[in-house]
Amino acid sequence: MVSQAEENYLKAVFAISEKEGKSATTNAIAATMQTTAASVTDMLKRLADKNLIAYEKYRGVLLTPDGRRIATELIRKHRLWEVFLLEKLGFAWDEVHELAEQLEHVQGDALVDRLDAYLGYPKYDPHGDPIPDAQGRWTLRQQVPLVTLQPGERGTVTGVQDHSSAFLQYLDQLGLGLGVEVEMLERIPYDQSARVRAAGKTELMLSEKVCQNLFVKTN
Amino acid sequence: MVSQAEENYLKAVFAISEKEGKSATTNAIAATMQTTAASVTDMLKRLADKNLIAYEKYRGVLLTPDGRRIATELIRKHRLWEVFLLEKLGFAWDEVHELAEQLEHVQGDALVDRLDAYLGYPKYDPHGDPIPDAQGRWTLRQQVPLVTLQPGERGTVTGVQDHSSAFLQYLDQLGLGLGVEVEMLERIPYDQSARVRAAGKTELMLSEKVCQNLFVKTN
DNA sequence: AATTATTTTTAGACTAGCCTAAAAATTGAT
DNA sequence: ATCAATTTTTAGGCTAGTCTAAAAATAATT
Ligand SMILES: [Mn+2]
Ligand SMILES: [Mn+2]
Ligand SMILES: [Mn+2]
Ligand SMILES: [Mn+2]
Repeated sequence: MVSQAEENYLKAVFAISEKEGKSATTNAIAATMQTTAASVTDMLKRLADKNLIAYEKYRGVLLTPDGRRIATELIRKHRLWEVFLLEKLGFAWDEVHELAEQLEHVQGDALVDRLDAYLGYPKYDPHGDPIPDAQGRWTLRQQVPLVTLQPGERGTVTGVQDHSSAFLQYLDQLGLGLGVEVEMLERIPYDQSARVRAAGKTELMLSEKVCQNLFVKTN
Repeated sequence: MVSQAEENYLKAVFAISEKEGKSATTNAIAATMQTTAASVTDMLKRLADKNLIAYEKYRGVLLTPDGRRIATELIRKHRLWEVFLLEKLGFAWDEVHELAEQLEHVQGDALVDRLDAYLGYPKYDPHGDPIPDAQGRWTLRQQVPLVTLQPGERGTVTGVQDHSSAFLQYLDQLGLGLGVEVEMLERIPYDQSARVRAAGKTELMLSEKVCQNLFVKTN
């Protein structure tokens, strides 16, 4: 049995370490979980006892195969529920994450698989993040931050780096959602902001911060 | 804040006391929750401190208005999720309860109301139990145990008393689901079993136990 | 290399929720 | 009314998970 708290820690370790294959530090986990380093050390011992992480004092941690499987299933559930909340219940993309944080802990293999089928086996969640399949396989995507596009280059919005409500609502306001075509028109050297054409017509001024947090697939 | 454990206790008190308006005893709650009387007493003190129950030592408990509201919302969520699992995900009526026990604890007013709308504001759950509306109002139904029907009388199956998998699966096997028309043909004095016509054609022999656990609305 | 700064772990304490065993209160039976 | 049976509460202890403060280990600087 794995508790909800344990699941959340595994997810945090996955998010931190799986990016680069490097181990997750106590402080990094504490920051992600919004808790203290002492609480993290406590939990790391428990997770190591259960063989869900490889832990050496002062050396950070990595997931074991079991730990990685649990984290992957949790992410799968989280993102499927996000799709459900958006597609079926009509929530906005900035409202689904908090609810999915709760729904991801509901246990039941049949539930996940039936939900997956009901949603049509989606490969990406409302933020463009990939959804692992029932075997834990990921469908990764070629995407780059908008900031890397040269003037004249075009792309399609495929995801966000920042998942905050503030950012997502601002994108809504700008008319920038997943699937929208964008063309880089000009980079302003003074502040690294960008002039961009969206959906073939609207012309927008985007700050460097926005351009760093928006992923596009180049056409 | 009300924990999941507290919510479950309130639901148990509701189930026991709201039936007759009489107070729920420590032992009755312990039996429902499958725990010890000592644990119940512990929790009753906490719930009384939060003004969710009226508790006098050795005298049993009743819900306060706040407690009743929380219990009602929990039942509403539970039964709406059961409808979702059956109608949308295709689970059988004997599979939905366990999952709903988990889903009922997901917090979010908007979630419940959107789910309700998505399901078309159902008034009854897959077992025929009433679903309170957003204002906590119940749509009660005239129904009696099948055992009370006299030979020649007809009715429509509207619910079950026993929610166990064993009973529900047996009903499936007999072709007795919600909405099926039944006619009492004969009561056997020897063992109180009954000969019943189902859906206008099939003739069934039902034990007294089955007849007590099946609710019908007389036509 | 020695010292300082940072990170991590340990020590000790707290709450929620559960348990068993014993004591107290209530109910039922003579 | 008294005694016995039952129900309920209390007492004490356990685990999971959290915290703060202090100690220990590691990393960075001089
Ligand atoms: Mn999310
Ligand atoms: Mn997401
Ligand atoms: Mn149920
Ligand atoms: Mn039900």
